[in-house]
Amino acid sequence: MTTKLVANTTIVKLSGYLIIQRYLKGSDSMTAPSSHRSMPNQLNLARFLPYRLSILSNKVSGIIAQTYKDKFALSITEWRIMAVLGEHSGISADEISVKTQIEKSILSRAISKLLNRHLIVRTIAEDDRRRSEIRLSDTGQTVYQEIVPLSYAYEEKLLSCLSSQERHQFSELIDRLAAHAESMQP
Amino acid sequence: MTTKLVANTTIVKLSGYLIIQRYLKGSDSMTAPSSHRSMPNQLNLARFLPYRLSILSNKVSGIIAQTYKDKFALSITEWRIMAVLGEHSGISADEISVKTQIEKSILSRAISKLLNRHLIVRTIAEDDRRRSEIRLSDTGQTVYQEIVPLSYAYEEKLLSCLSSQERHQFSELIDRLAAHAESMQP
DNA sequence: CTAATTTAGTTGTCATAGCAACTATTAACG
DNA sequence: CGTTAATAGTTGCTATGACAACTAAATTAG
Repeated sequence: MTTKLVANTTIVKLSGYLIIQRYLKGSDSMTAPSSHRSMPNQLNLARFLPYRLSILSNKVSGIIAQTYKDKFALSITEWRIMAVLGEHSGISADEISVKTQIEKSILSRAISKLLNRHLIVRTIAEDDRRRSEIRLSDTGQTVYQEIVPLSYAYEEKLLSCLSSQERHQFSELIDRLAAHAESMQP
Repeated sequence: MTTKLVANTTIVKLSGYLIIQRYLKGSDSMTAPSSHRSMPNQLNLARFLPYRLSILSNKVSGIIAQTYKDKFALSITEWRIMAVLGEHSGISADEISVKTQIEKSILSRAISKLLNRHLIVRTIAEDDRRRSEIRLSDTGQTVYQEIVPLSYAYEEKLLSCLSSQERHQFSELIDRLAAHAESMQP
């Protein structure tokens, strides 16, 4: 499948592509993205942006999740649902799905749980009996009101390693990337 | 549980904390982080950084995942394992776990799958018979060599909406935040 | 040199995510 | 109008992730 050419070079044929590979680690290349110092036919995972983004996001979410979980036994998904309900009382499951990007089946089950715990209340919409209108219960409101400052405090602490200008920059770059990634989807 | 004080103010006692809440939406506050325009006792989920980070990361990972999955039936986890093996041939499961942040039980099962598909090869370490030494098989190498340019191309396309300077800025901020988040963990 | 501790990796269990199939209600069309 | 299509939400199935308990090998200590 691979053919040795010279000391440090090999040709690989794959799905119609001919790929010439250099095996000498550290040899630089014209085709490598400038942000990566390694050779183009080897991936530097630790510098691969999607990977780093995922690691950071998991770490950040994980730390908050711990707070929600320890104190209120809420999962991130459950908290997010309550968070949008705190802003938009009386919206439907479908609207929550749009706002939170939570898939509707996951949403449906999470809502069931929150209903069982009486943290939210659900009524059927008058005008369209398929839709439901969901709001925080009194207990839900109270929990919400306690979590909000915790969340802000956490965000604040996390961002404390950035200057005000850097925060804005970071925030803007995230928005731009998110919009661009959105446009790249099938 | 809550006591109405004046028109738009309420006191809530929760877990020993006394919280004075303002219910008028849009009223500003001294304690709200500058990056949020909403009041401090309501959370603007769409502007909450951990949330946006998670959305972005999921979107980005999801798009790549599709490529890996369609063409090679590899999950992100499986691809990450192969990615580190492409860089560090012959390392142990434990070392992979450190490098990829994948939990060892998940790793163990993912490795089993990759072994079944003959994408990787495992031998027992001579000097320590608990450890195993894992490397890409010939097939694995070939798959790896085909995925690497795809991954770079994707990263490049994703980042094409940022200037070179912005990329570096973004990259640096991610590193800083990741390090800081790390230090915040229990 | 044996007993206790640490380390590498596997397996069991449970919760959650993602996808597709399904029900019920409403809207659209001919 | 009555049939068909679209929408809101639920449920089933499977894969994956997190956590703890477990096995086997190696290291440490008495």
